Amino acid sequence: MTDMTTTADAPRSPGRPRSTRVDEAIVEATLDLLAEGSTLEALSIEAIAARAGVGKATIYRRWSGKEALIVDTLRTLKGPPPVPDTGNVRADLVILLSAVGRTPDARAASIFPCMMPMLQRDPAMHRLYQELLEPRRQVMRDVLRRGIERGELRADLDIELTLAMLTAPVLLQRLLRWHPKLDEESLPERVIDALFGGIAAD
Amino acid sequence: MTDMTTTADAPRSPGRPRSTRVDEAIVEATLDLLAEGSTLEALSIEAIAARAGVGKATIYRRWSGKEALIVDTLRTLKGPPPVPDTGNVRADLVILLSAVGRTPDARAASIFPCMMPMLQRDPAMHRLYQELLEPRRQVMRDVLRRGIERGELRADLDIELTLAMLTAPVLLQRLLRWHPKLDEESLPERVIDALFGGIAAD
Amino acid sequence: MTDMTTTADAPRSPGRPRSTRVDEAIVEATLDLLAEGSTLEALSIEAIAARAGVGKATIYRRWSGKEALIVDTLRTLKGPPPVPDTGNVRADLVILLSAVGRTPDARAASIFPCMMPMLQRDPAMHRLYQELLEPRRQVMRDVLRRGIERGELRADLDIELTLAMLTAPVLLQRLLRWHPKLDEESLPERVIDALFGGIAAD
Amino acid sequence: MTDMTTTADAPRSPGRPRSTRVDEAIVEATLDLLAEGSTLEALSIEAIAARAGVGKATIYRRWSGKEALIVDTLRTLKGPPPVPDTGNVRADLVILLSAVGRTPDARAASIFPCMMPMLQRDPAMHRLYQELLEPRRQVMRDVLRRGIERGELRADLDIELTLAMLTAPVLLQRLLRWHPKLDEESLPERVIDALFGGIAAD
DNA sequence: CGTTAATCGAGACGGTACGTCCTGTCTTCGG
DNA sequence: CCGAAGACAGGACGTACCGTCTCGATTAACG
Repeated sequence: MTDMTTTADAPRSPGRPRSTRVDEAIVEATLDLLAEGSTLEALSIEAIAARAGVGKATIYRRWSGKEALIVDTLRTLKGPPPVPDTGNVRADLVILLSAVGRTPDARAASIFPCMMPMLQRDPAMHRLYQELLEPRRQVMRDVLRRGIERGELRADLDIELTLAMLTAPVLLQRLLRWHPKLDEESLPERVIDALFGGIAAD
Repeated sequence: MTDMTTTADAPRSPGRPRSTRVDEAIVEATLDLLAEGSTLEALSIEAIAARAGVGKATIYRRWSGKEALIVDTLRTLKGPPPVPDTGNVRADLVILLSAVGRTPDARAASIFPCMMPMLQRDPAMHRLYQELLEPRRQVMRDVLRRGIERGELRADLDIELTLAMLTAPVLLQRLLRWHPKLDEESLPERVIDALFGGIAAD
Repeated sequence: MTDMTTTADAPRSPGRPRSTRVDEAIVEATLDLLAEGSTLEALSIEAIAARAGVGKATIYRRWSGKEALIVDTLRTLKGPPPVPDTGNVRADLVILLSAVGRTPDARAASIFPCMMPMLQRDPAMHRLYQELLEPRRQVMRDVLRRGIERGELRADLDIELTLAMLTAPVLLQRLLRWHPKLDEESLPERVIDALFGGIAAD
Repeated sequence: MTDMTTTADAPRSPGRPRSTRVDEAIVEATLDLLAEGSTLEALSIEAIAARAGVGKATIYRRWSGKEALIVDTLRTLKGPPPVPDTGNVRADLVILLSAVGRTPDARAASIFPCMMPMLQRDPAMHRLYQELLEPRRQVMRDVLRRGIERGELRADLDIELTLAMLTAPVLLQRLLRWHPKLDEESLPERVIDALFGGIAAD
């Protein structure tokens, strides 16, 4: 939750505490409805409340609106990123790229595209989304850095650019079947090889 | 327009013909509102009608709904793709990539992200979008093919993969400022060089 | 094309005209619900809309809120006041007082008390209510005046005071069964006689 | 209060006793809000609780709802009725009628109209209200009876009818400014004289 | 003197209704 | 037949209260 009272020192706010079961019920209901094929437009707070067996006010008490709820739902779903360290850059990257645009809970797959319109408009949303991505980027940076240290990659490799070039095609393909002729499954390996065919040292 | 009666050969239906000025006014109003920062959710038919000085029914007579109107607006804006032939692959690709995610009318920039949710859900929308992209992809394929013929690129180059790897990072960066540390302007050149540093023939 | 030739003889506003059937349905639904025993508090716009088979907006388009709707409903029910002229003051007054606090439609009986809280607070409501009463008061003034002219009543009779003294006990008794020991039916005659026993000219 | 633990004989229930300060604070808050112009509809338990600095449950522990609270508040305010005995009917009645529709605490003036809707619907409420009025009626009956004994009034005077005819106009005028042309202040005397001009013996 | 039990403020909870806004359809009139 | 205007049924919005329910913290009298 965005502003839950988690600070241990706090003397505990007065009044009845918020129910964590309710939190879960709301997020579950949201995912269910998304999975049933609603657009973000069609996904109504009213429907979520009904499905979760919860009053609307209980939702608005926790989130400022549909957008915030979606982002938080996503954060809940995105567990910690995989942290591969096979000793081989290629293998590590394959693992990471295979996780791009995916969540443990399959119902959440369709959330990403729904977020894009709001990412563009709402700076706060954009910040939240970056927060969500940053840990994953950091893992990939570490993998690349280790590759450089081991001499598998050029020392002058532009890490940020590499991140973008590896991730972007896989993500777009997964989310939108962007390029009709590309096979989604084999894409990570092919992207890596295409790029590293030229970047790999010696 | 989806079903405009402009073709001269048609037997010409009786009654007052549809005004093309109205068509333009509606598209213009749509773009204005998008430019003013509305989400697709917030962008209402009612607002478009009011802004265009047009009755709601006049819009529904032309398009089936918000989505159809958006797609058509986009089609109107996307002029023909640039067809560069400088004799040099790199120069040609820089021109093409610079046009990725861009339209003659700057107001339309924010339409792409708005479309993504519907691309994912609505197969018809997806097909329309692919139609829109295909001509641009074809141009890029031709550029690459010429590069191969001229010996600038390897003969065994995977053209479709290359398309995706060049286009995806630029598009995501333009639409969503996906990667905070990448400069949007220089990105096309850097993407090309990173990829071709390894792909270019000897 | 955009501007219409204004101020023609036609008072007719543009667009689809409001349906009178809808007006009736709303008033009917309101009366039904009141008759079913709802307090004004409990009488919800939402329930009225549902009962009338009408959208809430359709109600708000016509009335500013519950209060205005109630007053208008009342106005609809209160037909024109009886205009008795039997040639005898007492007989005329009995007729008028028998109509006090009553409506052609029995369902409306409970509206009066519901209005009192708002009459006191809202000046606009108060004005509306006085408008509603004024025609009835005028009729009674005329009756009294004719009584004076015919010599049945003193020439120095305070007409306004007489109005109040005749009407108030009957109204309160009808609406609230104010005085448990008074018979509602015979009250008009007794009130008149009590007052006129002292006021009638010798 | 409906069930306060103030009676000394009671076996005294265990646990913390209810605070009388809280009772007062709640009634005070209620009067304040009524005085500030809230309708009974608008007068919310939540607002009363907030104003009184009290939890909502603390109110519901004492009263079953808004209505019960209002009635109890009224009972608190209505002190004992004046018991005049000047030796003159007219003077006694002027004193009594001047007190009609009035309370020691001016803020309570607006409660009467608020009660009317519930008087009509809820028999229990109606009974409570009659209990509240009865002592005042009894005082007026005594006054009238003494007037008859002293020969100031006819022996065959209908006491109940006289009560109603004197009280009703003054009450309606005070609560609702029923009759716009009547002066509220002089009304008691004029009502008495109009009625007694005809009723007084010889 | 600590236990016990009902109190207190606070505020979360499932609901209902509010009054607004938009959707997609429909009438009306005038061009 | 087109087009502007706008009414219509329906449904979601986000807010405000309802009456009930936890919470931790008081606050007596009883043991």
